[in-house]
Amino acid sequence: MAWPSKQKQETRKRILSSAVTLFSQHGFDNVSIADIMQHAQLTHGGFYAHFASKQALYAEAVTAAARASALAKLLPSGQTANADLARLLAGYLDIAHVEQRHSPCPLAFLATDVAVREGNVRTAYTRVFRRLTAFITRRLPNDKGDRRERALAGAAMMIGGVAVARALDDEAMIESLLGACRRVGSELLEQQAE
Amino acid sequence: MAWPSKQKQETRKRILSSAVTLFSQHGFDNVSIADIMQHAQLTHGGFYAHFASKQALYAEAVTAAARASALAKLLPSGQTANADLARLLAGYLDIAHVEQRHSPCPLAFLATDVAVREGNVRTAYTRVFRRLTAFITRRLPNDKGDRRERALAGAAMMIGGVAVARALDDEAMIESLLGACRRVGSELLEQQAE
DNA sequence: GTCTATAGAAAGATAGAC
DNA sequence: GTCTATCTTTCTATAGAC
Repeated sequence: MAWPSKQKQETRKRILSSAVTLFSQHGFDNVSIADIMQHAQLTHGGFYAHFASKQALYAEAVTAAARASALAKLLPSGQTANADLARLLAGYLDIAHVEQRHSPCPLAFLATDVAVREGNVRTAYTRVFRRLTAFITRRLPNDKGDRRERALAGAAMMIGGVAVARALDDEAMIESLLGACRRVGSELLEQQAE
Repeated sequence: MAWPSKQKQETRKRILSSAVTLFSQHGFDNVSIADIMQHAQLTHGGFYAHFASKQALYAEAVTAAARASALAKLLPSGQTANADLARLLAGYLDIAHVEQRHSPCPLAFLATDVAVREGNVRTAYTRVFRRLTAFITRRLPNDKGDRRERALAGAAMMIGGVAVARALDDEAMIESLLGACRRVGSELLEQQAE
């Protein structure tokens, strides 16, 4: 098969990036293909030269969102395990993240939105979640046998904290919730100095 | 103003109950008014005799879902605080809840769905969340000053655990996640015997 | 590969009979 | 108060010019 031109790949990337932003902000069903293409400075007719359907775009958008998210930028860290986890908690459970002032994590922004889809979308979401929990697990001390459990529960707390915060309409309660998850998450995931 | 007949109230309740089930299962945008009315054994034209709009129904559905949910049935407990919290964790972080085999909690099932709405829907969601965290906080020992923090973080873990579980497509990972949240949640919220 | 134009389907909301 | 019928808008997806 012929390989896509560099130009086409760039355009495709722009569409994906717009999709990530808009799906996260408004939800899959409240964003039309015309919206996405307009955001990417194109017209809606050209969409199908890049993706087979809106659903197909969604699956790729979940993966692309994970790659773009702040979490991904943690990966090549060179820091201590504790420092990585501290940065993850602080960056994730941040009001700037909730308000989408930096790249949103699809696990939190699209959780119940993904739950009602089929096939590829769920699979992509599952893969991203697996990657996050693996990232955390590797950084927990393995002298106790429950580190995977703590990683799973800690991830649920982070994701739940951000997802719920986005749904609340009370600014003070949002801050309390994020602060509580940061603090308890730190107890759960970081090794306390003694 | 004239009060609605008993008959009308019953019909209204049926519509609300159908809305709770279908919104939770498929998401707000993937359920039409015709779907809801058909589920309630009515035709779609009659909807507007009961609700001003689909949005208005949504706000009421969030509140109705909270009332119907398993959580609500815990409230008149007569049990010890620890027993209440243990039952809450076990019932909430249960595969039967995730698969909607009993009344779903709107906090978990509608989190990112509510986040993209305006007005009444967010307000209703916030009220339900406040009620859940108050329920938990009251049952934590107040000798430590951080009980509200633990309640908030624990609620986020429960909600996140169920919301994420619903999005995953890997049965084994769903069970691991729920089990991890139950176990860590128990450490966080229940007083351990010593 | 991207554009304009449009086909075809679905859904929210309303009108009017009964 | 609930029904059938319909208006109107919106959206996915396709067709065809360039």
